Amino acid sequence: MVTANVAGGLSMNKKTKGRKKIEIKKIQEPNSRQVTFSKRRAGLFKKASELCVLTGAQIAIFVNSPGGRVFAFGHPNADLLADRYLNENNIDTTTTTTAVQNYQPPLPAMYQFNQHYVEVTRELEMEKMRRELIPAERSGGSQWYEEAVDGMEVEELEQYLYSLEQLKKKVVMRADELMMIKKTPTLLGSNLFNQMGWNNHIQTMDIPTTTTTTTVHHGGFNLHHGGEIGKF
Amino acid sequence: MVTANVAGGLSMNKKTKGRKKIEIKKIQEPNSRQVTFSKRRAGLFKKASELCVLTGAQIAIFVNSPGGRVFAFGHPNADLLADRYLNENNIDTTTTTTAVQNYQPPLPAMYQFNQHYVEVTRELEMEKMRRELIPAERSGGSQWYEEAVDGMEVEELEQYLYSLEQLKKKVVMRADELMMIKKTPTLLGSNLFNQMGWNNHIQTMDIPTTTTTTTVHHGGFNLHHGGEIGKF
DNA sequence: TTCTATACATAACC
DNA sequence: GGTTATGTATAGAA
Repeated sequence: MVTANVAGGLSMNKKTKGRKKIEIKKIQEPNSRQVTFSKRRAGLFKKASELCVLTGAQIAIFVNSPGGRVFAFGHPNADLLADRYLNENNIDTTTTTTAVQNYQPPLPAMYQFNQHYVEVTRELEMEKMRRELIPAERSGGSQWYEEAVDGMEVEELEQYLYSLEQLKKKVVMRADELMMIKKTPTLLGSNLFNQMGWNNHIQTMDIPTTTTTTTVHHGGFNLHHGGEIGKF
Repeated sequence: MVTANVAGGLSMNKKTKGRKKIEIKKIQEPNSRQVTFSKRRAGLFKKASELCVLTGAQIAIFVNSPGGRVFAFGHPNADLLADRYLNENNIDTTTTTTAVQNYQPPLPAMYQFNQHYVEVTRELEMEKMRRELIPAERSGGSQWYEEAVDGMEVEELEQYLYSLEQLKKKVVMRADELMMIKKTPTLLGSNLFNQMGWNNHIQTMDIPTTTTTTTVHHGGFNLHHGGEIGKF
């Protein structure tokens, strides 16, 4: 056997052991986890890009890395959306330094995703409870679900109402605030970011086929712009 | 050459020609475009799933198919988010059939994504204009951008203000509506969906490793539930 | 980062 | 939706 591996090593022909099959479970070693994250995130975005181009699909991807950084892919324009949502509080550069204590950065969509998170968590718990409470008929498809929903309906709506009320207050407050001061101070370490668990660092990517990709460093943010507009 | 291909065909050994290299550009033939979309979307979601598990990343993906359907992947809980956002108007099953003409389904986050779309479109146009107006210094990184932003700041903020005002009205209207009637009629063909360009069909997917995936058919929607809760 | 060998995704065909 | 041959992503090492 000319190409046989040396015990514990490699034959002269093979320079590496090549790719090995891995189990899909959390990588414990932090360093290789980070490496895998980087490589696979790039791969994921590439796949998304290809899917967009090949089929004309529109895709938005938001990734929260284990290290706490935020990456976004978007076609046609998630980068701009992310820019808008995550950097609105960065736009100001001129006047008014009214330090707003509970300043709410204008991240409506993402903020709401987070707003609803707590609510949704509760809902998932309810879902699980329902599944356990209703053992049979599951194979029937939607029956168990509709019945359960029917039972929880009022409660859920009330929860939603509450959330909406909270949101309404937030939005109204923010809108009024904006209307009154018209300017907001630059607050990179905004409490909302921390509250959301999103760090002050986002990296967005757009498919490179439509426009030249430009990298913008802006106040600690790292943005890649590119791509053209279509319907989200 | 034992395995040589017959002219225009295949050798006895090879049953297909196998995968061929393709150019990454829009597939013109509608049928194969649809097939490619299905396969690659599945692949994309699988990759995302693996990335989540391997690295503990949190991912949300929204895909708008060329056929107009909406698919969503989420870990830990974008499926539930999508469920909440896209099916809220489906929950009702009991009373009040007050046909609200301009009924607004409770899709705050996605709705806002769309709300901002028009605004963002304008902004991209501005971005492009800026790039053309400021030829040099681009290699300097952020300089051109910050200057440009500085120039557009007031205008942008005003645009944002307008959008926020619109949103505020929408949210307040919706909240009041909910508080008053507490129930809303089931409107699958909701005008907001059309307005958003999202069809009344969403398919969500979660990583299958955490919970058993359950498929739920609910009023024309097709939802897959699974996955556990973490921080979005 | 870059390099290989290999595992995996998938284009073309049923 | 299944099969096969091949293109591509990537694990492990440097």
